Amino acid sequence: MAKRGDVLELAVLGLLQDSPLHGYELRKRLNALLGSLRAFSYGSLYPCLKMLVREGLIAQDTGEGGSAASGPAPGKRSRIVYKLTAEGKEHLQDLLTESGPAAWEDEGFGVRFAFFGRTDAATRLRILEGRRSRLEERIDGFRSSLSRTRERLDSYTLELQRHGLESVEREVRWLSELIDDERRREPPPSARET
Amino acid sequence: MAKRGDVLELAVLGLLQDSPLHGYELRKRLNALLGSLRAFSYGSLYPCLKMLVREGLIAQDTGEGGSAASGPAPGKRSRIVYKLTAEGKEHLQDLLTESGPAAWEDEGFGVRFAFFGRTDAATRLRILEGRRSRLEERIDGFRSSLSRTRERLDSYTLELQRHGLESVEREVRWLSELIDDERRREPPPSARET
DNA sequence: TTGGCGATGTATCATATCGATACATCAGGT
DNA sequence: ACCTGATGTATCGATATGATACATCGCCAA
Repeated sequence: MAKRGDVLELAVLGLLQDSPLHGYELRKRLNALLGSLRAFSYGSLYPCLKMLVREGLIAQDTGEGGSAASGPAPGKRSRIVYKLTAEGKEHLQDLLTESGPAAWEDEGFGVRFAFFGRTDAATRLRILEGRRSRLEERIDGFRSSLSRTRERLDSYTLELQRHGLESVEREVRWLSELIDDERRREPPPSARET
Repeated sequence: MAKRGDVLELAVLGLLQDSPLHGYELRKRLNALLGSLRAFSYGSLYPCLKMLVREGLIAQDTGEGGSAASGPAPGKRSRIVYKLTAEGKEHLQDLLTESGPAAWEDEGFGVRFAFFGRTDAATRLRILEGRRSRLEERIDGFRSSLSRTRERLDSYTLELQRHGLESVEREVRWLSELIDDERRREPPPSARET
């Protein structure tokens, strides 16, 4: 479950929601957006586009629509521009609303966070909290593994463990700040459905 | 270049230097040691072991040698214990002394750092500095990409970029501290070869 | 105007890698 | 006696990657 391709699919659909794009431009934006997480290769992107077309989530944009910006200077160079279909928009909404474990994993969380601007407040909060508890589990695993093996580790190994642990703890603190922000923005529904 | 398998190879050789081990135990220690970076699967480990045997870097340990601890309680369960050969030890030393770009990448650096205890001081310093400048390049790329696209990013995308950037900057600071430690431990050769 | 070169653009393939699983023995609890 | 979970070796199909092929374009210099 939660294959890497799913992440790519979500990212492509998300980017196409803004404006129709062709493969090359798509890859550039993909790596600008998620560069801190991971890069995608053409070997993944093009098959993914093909599959999305086959499933009817995106379609070739025969640019008759008219005005808006699609590419940079529209030279006559051969390019295949894709746009979201109605089904694609629907599916994207489903994916963005998904707040279960798939949205807590490293990459799955990253993409969804990048598109938080299109996600409703309740989902944002669920995802942030899920991600945080996911990382807290990881911290627990770390700590117990560390206490089990601490004495037979040399100082460099120990430092590596310590640094890894600290990174995750720092990420948890970051998430906590974001969660507080969200709560401030939309105060809790106090007692909505009792 | 710098495939993932190379990292696994180095890690296996490094672990076997301490004591002969069998696959299952090897994987456990691997994921305890590098858990913060990445997990290795059996689908990678066993082929790797096979290849290392074929290349003569490790060999089956027919446990006649006698006394020392190899596994936990030596029940009669079937297991294949591997040990380093002389060639393997030699190759491991070469790998640990490598201080070029391969030792600056995320995973390559992680493994080598984990085995810093077996690495000489000059190599440690070269690797740490190489890694740092590698990350500084990454920061530059980040910044310029950010300044090029800042205005058309929503607040969440921006926050993601900011957070990614900060993580790398933090890592650079960590490296700088380590470098200072190394320098203090072995003061610079001031004017050794002039 | 020729030609070189780097960016743009689409596309595929061999290879590397992962996750899941099969199969088997063993320790310990009920 | 049975069941469950840890130990242990091993492989396979599905996926992902990096490299590369191929072609057009804009631009600058000789």
